[in-house]
Amino acid sequence: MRQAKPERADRQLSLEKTEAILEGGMQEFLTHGYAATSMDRVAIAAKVSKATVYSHFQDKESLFIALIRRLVEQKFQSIFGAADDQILQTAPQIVLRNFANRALDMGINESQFLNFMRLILGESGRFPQLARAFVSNIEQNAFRRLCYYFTNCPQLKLSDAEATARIFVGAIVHFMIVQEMLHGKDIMPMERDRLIDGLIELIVKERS
Amino acid sequence: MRQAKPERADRQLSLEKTEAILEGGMQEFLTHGYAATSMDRVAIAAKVSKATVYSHFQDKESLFIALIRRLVEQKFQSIFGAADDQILQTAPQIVLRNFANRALDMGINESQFLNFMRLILGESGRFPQLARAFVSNIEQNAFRRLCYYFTNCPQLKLSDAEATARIFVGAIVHFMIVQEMLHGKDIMPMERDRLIDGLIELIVKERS
DNA sequence: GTCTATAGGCGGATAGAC
DNA sequence: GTCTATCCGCCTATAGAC
Repeated sequence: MRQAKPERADRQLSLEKTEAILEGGMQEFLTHGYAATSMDRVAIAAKVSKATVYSHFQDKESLFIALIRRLVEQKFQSIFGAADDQILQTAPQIVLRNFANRALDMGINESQFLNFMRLILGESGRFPQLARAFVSNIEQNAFRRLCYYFTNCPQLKLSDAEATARIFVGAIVHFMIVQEMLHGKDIMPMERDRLIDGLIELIVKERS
Repeated sequence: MRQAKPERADRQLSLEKTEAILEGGMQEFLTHGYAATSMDRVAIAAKVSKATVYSHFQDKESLFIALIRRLVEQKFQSIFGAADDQILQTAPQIVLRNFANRALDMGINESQFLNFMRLILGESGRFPQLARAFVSNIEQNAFRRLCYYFTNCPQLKLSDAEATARIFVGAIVHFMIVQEMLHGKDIMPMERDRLIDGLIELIVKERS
């Protein structure tokens, strides 16, 4: 007798196989997208038989959802760096530059992260719940961190910390999207430091 | 005797049919993505037979590329509004607010534009040439317009007009992506005017 | 629990009639 | 030029052996 929605069945299935399937599925889905990924290739990548895949996951969609949720909640959750208690004692220019550089490094060095964002964006129409999970766990994470900083940093007297945080995150993420994901660096090149300097100059400025 | 790459063959094919195929293909590809779209459904949407589709376009990939190029170069090229000769005589607050509102209206009202961006972003790994076409014709368009404005507007003394233009466009487009494409407005709601006011305040400010 | 083998359908692409 | 009919491979999912 099975549960209505057995992501793993109630009888014991090998956790190693479950792990291998999630790992193999991740490779395939991140590389080829949802529709173009076949369960045959997932099974091969996971080094199990296709029937084993279907004994661990109800169907292709369930596997995809489980896998993306894991990436959202674990693997890519900490993109924007860990909290730093010393943060309010550091010059805003340094704090903001570090924040921007950590985010941009992620997009450039972890090539899987670009594919991950591509997948979330591309499937956000058919899998809105995964898009929302991405927003809750990743975008909102960065946003809250910056909001906290902008609200509590004494030197910055911003009239709207939340709007400023959106602008900062948006400028950074959009730069990554255009330059890296959409291959815009060949067409409209710009040093990342110019963007970051521009942002810092707009935000950290003597008020009249 | 046919050309090596006959997007349309050298003998006369009905232009009405070509148009119908492009239109039907657009509906299908924008709704379901590249891999999940079948040529059967394209033919049905275009109200022609599948063989006719293949007489006008070499294969699925050729149809997709022709179709996206057309959207990039025609349908969605003028998102960021037409040029305005009076622009330098208008207060920057008004100019920038209009620019931002036009872009955000496009993402909200023209529901096909969101699907179009989803498709470009999602397929930017497998079709980098289409991603570059998007950047050249749409992103760069908005960027240049703003660069021109920031460079020539007398009231704004920006130390780096290009970086500022990137920040402005990035904040707007990223807001649209998170709120609308990724359904973030349910999770982290924010009035668009707060974002726009924040941007204007950062950019149009008395310098010390 | 995991495998091999297979069912059953839909996919892209084409042959040949008109 | 456009159609109907069809080829054939790959797809998701499952049955049944071990």
